[in-house]
Amino acid sequence: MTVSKALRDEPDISSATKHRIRDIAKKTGYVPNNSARGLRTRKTNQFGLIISALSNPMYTRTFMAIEEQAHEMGYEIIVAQTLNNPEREETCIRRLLARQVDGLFIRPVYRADSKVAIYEELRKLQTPTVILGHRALFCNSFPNVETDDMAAAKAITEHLLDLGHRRIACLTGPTFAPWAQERYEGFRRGLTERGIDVDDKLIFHAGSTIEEGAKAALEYIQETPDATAMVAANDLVAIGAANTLLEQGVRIPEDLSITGFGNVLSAEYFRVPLTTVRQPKYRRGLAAIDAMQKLLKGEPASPKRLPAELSIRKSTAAPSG
Amino acid sequence: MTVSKALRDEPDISSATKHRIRDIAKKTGYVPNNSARGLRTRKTNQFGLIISALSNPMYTRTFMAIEEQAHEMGYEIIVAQTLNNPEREETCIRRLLARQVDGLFIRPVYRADSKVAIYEELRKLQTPTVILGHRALFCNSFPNVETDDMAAAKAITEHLLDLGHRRIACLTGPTFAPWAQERYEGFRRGLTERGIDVDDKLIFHAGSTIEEGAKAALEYIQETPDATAMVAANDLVAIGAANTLLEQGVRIPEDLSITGFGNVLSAEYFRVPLTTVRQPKYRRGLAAIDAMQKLLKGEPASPKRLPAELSIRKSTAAPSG
DNA sequence: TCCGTTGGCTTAACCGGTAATCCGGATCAA
DNA sequence: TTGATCCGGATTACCGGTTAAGCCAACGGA
Repeated sequence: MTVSKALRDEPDISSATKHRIRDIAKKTGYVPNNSARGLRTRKTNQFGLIISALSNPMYTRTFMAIEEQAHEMGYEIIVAQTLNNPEREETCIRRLLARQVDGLFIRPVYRADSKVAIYEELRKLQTPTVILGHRALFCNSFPNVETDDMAAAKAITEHLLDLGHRRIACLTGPTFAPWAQERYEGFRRGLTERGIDVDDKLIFHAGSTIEEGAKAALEYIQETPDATAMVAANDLVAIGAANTLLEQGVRIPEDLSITGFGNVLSAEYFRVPLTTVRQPKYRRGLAAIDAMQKLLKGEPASPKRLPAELSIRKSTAAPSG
Repeated sequence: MTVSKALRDEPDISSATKHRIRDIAKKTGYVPNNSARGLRTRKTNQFGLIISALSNPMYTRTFMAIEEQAHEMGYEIIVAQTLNNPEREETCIRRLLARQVDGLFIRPVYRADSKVAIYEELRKLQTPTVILGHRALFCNSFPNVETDDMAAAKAITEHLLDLGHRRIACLTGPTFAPWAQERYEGFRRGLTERGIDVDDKLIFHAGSTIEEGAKAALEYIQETPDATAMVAANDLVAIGAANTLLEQGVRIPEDLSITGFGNVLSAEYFRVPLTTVRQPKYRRGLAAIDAMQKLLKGEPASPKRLPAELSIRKSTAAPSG
């Protein structure tokens, strides 16, 4: 009826009636029903956000940026956690699609497959989708927001080389995660460009959590290696490893320099403040919203790669030997 | 039509037809439209969750628990941040109400008022609402989930007294936050029950963030006090304060013992691992969901108070003097 | 044989908005 | 004066499910 138009400020209603209707609406506390509106307009003004876990500090600032911007745009955010489980990821996506979300932000569960059914479906349905993080084969048809992990990993390796380190250990991330691959590749290039070979004995498979970092550190110690520095896949791995090493009597940075990646809150305030890579986490969220707005307008959105910079703190120093 | 009934497994459809319909539904990828369903049934299977900020580590685990349980129940979570701004809190609540959420989890923006319009409205609308944290005057008609901050604060004070501390400083939280009031009261009782008077000169108004903790620590130093221990309103305040104090050359715990509250991730891995109070954050989320389920069934839900326990780490020791 | 009952499925109203159409009266140009 | 246009507002179809009512054939008991 007329009410609807008045409240939506359409041009074919006199301002007198608009005021009258608004007064009444305010008095009675009338709020339009979003289900009905969504049903009719096929727009829900809701975004879906899918991340691995809400407790992952790597993504909270990005999430925060997205929520704030969405709020401005009049959109609401529905969250879902994949817990890094591919099946759960699929059910999450399906459920959000059933909610008719207008767009999806997804931090994918990375795996080796070059095609994943649910992502194919998203592509066919033309659901506006922005990938948070790097694109893998199965999701490279969507725009994304990533940081230049390769360059940053290379820079942090060079930082260690500049300090005089030659034997540098590496705790790698999850095998199939592109960010982990890039960071390893940056590490490798940093070394080889200075004429240093990568020693497989100094490479340890860690993962992305504190626990995995701690486990890798134990393996490292048992090898009784001669490294003077260690590069970790991310801050959490670095924290887990460094914590274990400290408990074992290793002095940081005197005996061993260690670096993280990501600049999580805990890194700055860690037992030995961590040298790490500062990722523009909030800006990553803004860029993601930006891409989403383009998709909603039907325009193409290009992948975005953001630079990251070194944050040198106390966990790195020249080798003492 | 029949499809609807078949998929919902109603009794008056033969199992043969049900199977047939389900097969077709699966093949065509049919998903029922939630807007239409919500419109008809007046149930959206969505919960609203309102917190101060997504970056606040005090609530991520609780949030995680709520999301996981809601997922099991077939509910989705819509998040909104108040950024500790009362007006923004009101608009968030209103927007979620317009979305017809079936229930609301709110970490309130605490203030002195005994009545707040939007909470009165919630009460009148009978919207199932669970308060995350302590209840203030304006929201004491809703069930809530809180920790026994008073007892825990008293216990941590007694821990310091047992170590031999007599002059204990306190960095208090936000004035109107009941959790901060309880923690201060626990601190006070801990002292007075042992016959020690609270010295106002050792009380500093901090807040709840790292920055506020750092600022309070600077004020503390300028007073050139004689305290040998310091109790902070929460972990973030403790981290901010301790970090500043360490920079100023204060040794922890040799010169000053310091305690936090909450057991945030960063507390365990802090420069000097923090003695703190371990709050059952995940269980708090489970309890909140539990209360919500009762409200949805129309049963009354009682407020829940969870115990917390001390986690003694390296930031506290006997005074050296 | 006939009527009442029941199981299995179809039909149509309804939820609360939006979008398109319709309509009466005023305005305006010919 | 008359017909065309336009403006403000009313009317109505429609979105896609759920729900209640309706329908029909088969079956059973009297």
